Amino acid sequence: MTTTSNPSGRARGNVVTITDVAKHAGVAASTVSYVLSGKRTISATTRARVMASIRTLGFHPHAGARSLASNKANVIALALPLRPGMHLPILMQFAMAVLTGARSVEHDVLLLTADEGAAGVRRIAGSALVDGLILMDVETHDPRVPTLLELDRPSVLIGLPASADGLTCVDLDFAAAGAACVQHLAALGHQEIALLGAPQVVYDRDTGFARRTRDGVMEAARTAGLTAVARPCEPTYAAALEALRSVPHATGLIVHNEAAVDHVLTALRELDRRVPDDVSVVAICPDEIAERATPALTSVPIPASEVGRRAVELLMAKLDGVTVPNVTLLAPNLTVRSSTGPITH
Amino acid sequence: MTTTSNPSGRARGNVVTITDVAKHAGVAASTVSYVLSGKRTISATTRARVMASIRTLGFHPHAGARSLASNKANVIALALPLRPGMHLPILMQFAMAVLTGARSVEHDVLLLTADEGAAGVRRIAGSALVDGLILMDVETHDPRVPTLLELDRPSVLIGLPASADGLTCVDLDFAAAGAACVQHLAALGHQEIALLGAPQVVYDRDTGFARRTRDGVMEAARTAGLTAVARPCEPTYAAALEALRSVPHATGLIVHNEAAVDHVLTALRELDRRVPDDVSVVAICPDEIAERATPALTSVPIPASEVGRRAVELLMAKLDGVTVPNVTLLAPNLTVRSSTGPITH
DNA sequence: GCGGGTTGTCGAAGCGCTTCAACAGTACGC
DNA sequence: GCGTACTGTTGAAGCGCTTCGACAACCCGC
Repeated sequence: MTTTSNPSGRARGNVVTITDVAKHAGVAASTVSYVLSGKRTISATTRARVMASIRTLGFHPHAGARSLASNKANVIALALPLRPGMHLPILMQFAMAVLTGARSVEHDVLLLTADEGAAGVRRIAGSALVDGLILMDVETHDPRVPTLLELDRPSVLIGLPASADGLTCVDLDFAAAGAACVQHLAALGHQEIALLGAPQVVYDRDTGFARRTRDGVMEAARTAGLTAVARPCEPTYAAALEALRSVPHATGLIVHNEAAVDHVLTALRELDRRVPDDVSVVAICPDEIAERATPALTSVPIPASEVGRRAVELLMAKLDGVTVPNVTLLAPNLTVRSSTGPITH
Repeated sequence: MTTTSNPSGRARGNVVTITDVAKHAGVAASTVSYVLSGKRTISATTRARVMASIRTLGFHPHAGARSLASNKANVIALALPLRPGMHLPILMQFAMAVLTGARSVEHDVLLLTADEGAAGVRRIAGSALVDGLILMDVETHDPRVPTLLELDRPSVLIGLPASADGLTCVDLDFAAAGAACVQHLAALGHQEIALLGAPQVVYDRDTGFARRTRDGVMEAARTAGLTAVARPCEPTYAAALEALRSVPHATGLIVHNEAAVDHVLTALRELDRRVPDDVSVVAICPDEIAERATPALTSVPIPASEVGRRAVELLMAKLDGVTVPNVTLLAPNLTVRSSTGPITH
C-alpha cells in the first residue's frame, strides 16, 4: 500500500511532482520548469532528457501550485445566460467556440450561470480561479457590468451594453447587417422597404442591437433613395399580421426577430402575399431558422462561432497586456436563399 | 498609482490575503482559516471580528493557494458530449442541474468537450484542477472509461457503459420505464404490444439503455400475459412505416426513439390508424417532444434534472470517502396525455 | 591567455493557504 | 489548591510550482 490516506478522503494519489521529474532527469526543479515554459534557453540534450522523464513518470503540473506561483490560472470563466427563450443551438455554438478557442491557447473554461449574477462574477474573479471572463448575451443595462468595471480582471462581453466605456465588446455589426439587407433588396429593384424588428419594449430599453439594426436600415435606405419604415413587432401571429397590414405597399421585408419569423411568414400567407413573388423577405437570424423556413429565407446569420473565437482572442490579448478596441463589430454576411427575388409589377 | 505592474500583464491586483485579514482583526492567520473552514472551535467574538474584517477588506481566498494547501480544488469537471443529433434542451437540463447542484455545495464546474476525449480527462485529472468529474452521455464502450479507471479521481457517469465495475453510474431505469409503459397499456386493455426502439446499430453495439428498455418491455409483457414484439426503428419516415406495417395487430405502441416519434405519428396517420382510438402510443422521450406532438403523447420522460442532481450528490459522496452504489437507476414516471386510451373493438 | 559577453543550470525565496502540534487560559472535580 | 480536561488561539511547516539572481563554463577578439 503506497497511498497515504489523508483526512479529506480526496486522492492525494502518488502525485508526481516537478521535483520527482528533476531527480529522475538529474537536473534542478527550476530547469524542469524552464523546459516546460521555455522562458530560458535550455540545451537540446537537457530538454530531451527532461521531456523523457516527464513522459515516463507521467508528470502533470499541479494547477493550483502553478496558479499560486505564477499568478495565472490558465482558466477563463464563461457566463452562460440561459434565460428562457434563448435560442439554444446558437448559444451552444457560442459556448463551443469559446471552449475550443480557449483550449487552443491552453486555457480551460469554467462555467458560470447568469443567475449567480454580479455575485458570481465577484466570487470567481476574487478567488483568482480564473484569469478573465467572457460574458455572453450582455444586456443593455446588465447588472454585472458595474461589478466587472470595479474588478480588475480582464473581461470580454458578447453583445453591447449601453456604454462600452472601459469594456471590451464583440458582436455582429447589426447596422451593417441592416444595410446589407437593404442593399440586397435595392439591387433586386425594391423601392419600399419595411423593417419588422424587435418588440417595442426592446427599443424602449434602448437595446443596442435592435436600435443599431434600425439605424443601419434607415441610413442605407436613405442612401439608396428608397423609402423605408420600421415597425416593432411582438413575436405573435396577431402582431405580425398587424405590422404587415400597416405596410401594405412594402415589397421588401426585413425581419429582425427570430421569434417572429414564422409568424410573419404565416401572416403573409394569410394575406395572400406570396414570397418571393409579391414580397421579398430577408431575415436577420440563425441560419438554422432561415433554412427550415418555407421558403428558405435569404438571411444574415449571427456568426456565433466567429464571435466566440474573437472573444477568446480579445481576452487573451488583454491578458497579455495588449490594448484592444472597446468594440469589435463583425461584418455581416448575407446568404441568398429562396425568399428574395426581383420585383415583379 | 497603487498597482504594481507585473511581467505577465495579468492583474496581481492589490489582492487581500489571509494575513491582511488576520492583521486587521488582530489574530493569527490560522485563526482566520479556522473561522472560514469551521474545523476548529472559535469563540463567537473572535469569529465576529474576523468576519467583519473579511467583509471590510473584501477578502476572497485564493483558489490556487487553497487547492495547493488543502488538496481540494472545489471544482468538478463536466464532460459535455455535443455529438450531432443530441437533443440540446435535454443536454442543457443535465448541465444546468449539475451546475446548480455543484454550486449548492460550493463547487464550480469546469467544462470539458467530448472531443478532447481520454486525453482531456487525463489532463484535467492529472493537473488537480478538479476534484472529480462527471461524464455525460457515456457510450457502452466509451474510450474515456479505461482512462477513468486508471486515474484515481472520483467520477460519476451519466449513462451506463458495458460494465459498471469500479465506476459510479446514474441513469433512468429504462427497464422499469419499459415495464411502466406495458403496465399502462395493459391496464387499458391492450393485448398486443409493439416496441419501436432504437435503430438496429444501437442494439448491435449492445448499447445499455436500448437493450434494457426492450428487456423491461418483454419481461413486463410476459408477466402481464400480453404478446409483445420489439422492432428496431431508424429515424426515418420509411422505416417507421415499415416497422408499423410489420405489427398490424398491435394496439399498444411503445416508442423509444426521440428522433422517430414524429415519423411514427405521421406514418400512423398515413395508415389511417387513429391515435388513441385505433392504437395507443406511449413514448419514452423528453416531455417537450411528448407535449408538442399531435396528439400530446403519454410518455415516460428522461428526468434530466434529477439525474444531474444525483450525479453531483454521488460525486460529493465519493469525494467524502463514502462508498456509493455502482449503479443508481431512477424510477420512471409515466405521464398520461392524450395518446393512450382504452381499447375499442 | 585575458577581459567581456553568452549560454545553460542551479539554489533559494516565496506565492497564499491549511493543518498540526503546542500551549496558555479557564473550569471543574476532589 | 492540585491535577485533569477542555477551549481557543498561535506559530511554523509545507503544499508544488515559478522566478530571480548567481554563477560556472564556454566562446570570442585581441
